[in-house]
Amino acid sequence: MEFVVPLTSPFSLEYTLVSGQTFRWAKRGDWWYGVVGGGVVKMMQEGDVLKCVSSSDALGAPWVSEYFQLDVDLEHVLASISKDEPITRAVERFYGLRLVRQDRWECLASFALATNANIPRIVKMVDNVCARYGGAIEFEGDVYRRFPSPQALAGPTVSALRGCGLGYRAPFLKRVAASVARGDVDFDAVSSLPYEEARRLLLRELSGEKVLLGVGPKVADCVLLYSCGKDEAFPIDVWIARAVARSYPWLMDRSLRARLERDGKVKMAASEYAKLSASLREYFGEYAGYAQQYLYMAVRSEKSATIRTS
DNA sequence: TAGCAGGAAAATC
DNA sequence: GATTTTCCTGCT
Repeated sequence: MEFVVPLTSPFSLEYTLVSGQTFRWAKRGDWWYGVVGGGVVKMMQEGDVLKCVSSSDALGAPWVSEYFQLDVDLEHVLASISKDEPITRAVERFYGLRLVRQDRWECLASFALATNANIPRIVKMVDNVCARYGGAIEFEGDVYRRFPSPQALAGPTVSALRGCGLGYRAPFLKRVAASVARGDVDFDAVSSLPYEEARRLLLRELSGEKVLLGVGPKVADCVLLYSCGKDEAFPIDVWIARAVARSYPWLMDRSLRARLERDGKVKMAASEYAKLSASLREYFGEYAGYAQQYLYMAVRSEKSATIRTS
């Protein structure tokens, strides 16, 4: 179906889709193609209008609005996180970037593959998994593959999954898929609980048993932020850690900062991650996750600018 | 709790 | 081309 979505609040499709939240969108020509919501949708932004073509009626304007969180008053959010110069600059530069609300299972599975990988690599792994285990769907004469169900990924052997180029992540994905397929992960509870409890539930700290192998604090924060509506979640990856060390040194423990400067790496103990994450949430407030996303874009673009000029 | 390995592709030299 | 790095977690 073909439709347009009028934009009544600031939105940048481009910034949102290149900000590393999602792995199943690709730009061809002027259009962004996404395999999302059980189908395929392509869209193009023209000023304050989003032109869309989708494979089914289910992928209509209400779906788009929910996925891109178009009802969120972004100006209010951005005003609330603009606490200082560095974040204000990032907000001005990437104005219109929004957090998406993606499928919870897909988000969990995708980020379980994200350890020790960069974004192009993650995209490739996810593509391989979808190509092999995802259902086919036709759109404008091309065949796309949906993200596989938990059952579809719980079934194959670890070595079969390894064939998708997952490496040591293959058993993680299988275990996570099996947990979700069994119904061990109560996504609705995670979504409805406050951040701290939701995080504990996802990490299975309550039962004391690690069910979701491959899901640590960083991945949990990504899932909470990108799919469970926890806007205060602040995933800390290596880039964000560097940005924080430089722009917000007072929020980071001296010892962690020293290690970061010396090694350029962030091997954070769970307790260190928790502490840093808590101070960032306290500093940026209830929309800390938006601050994280804007800072991430800023530090990444800085990096690519350096590459071009050196 | 601290240290370390992990598979493979991208980034960097 | 070789080497280093990579949106980290689990195990010892």
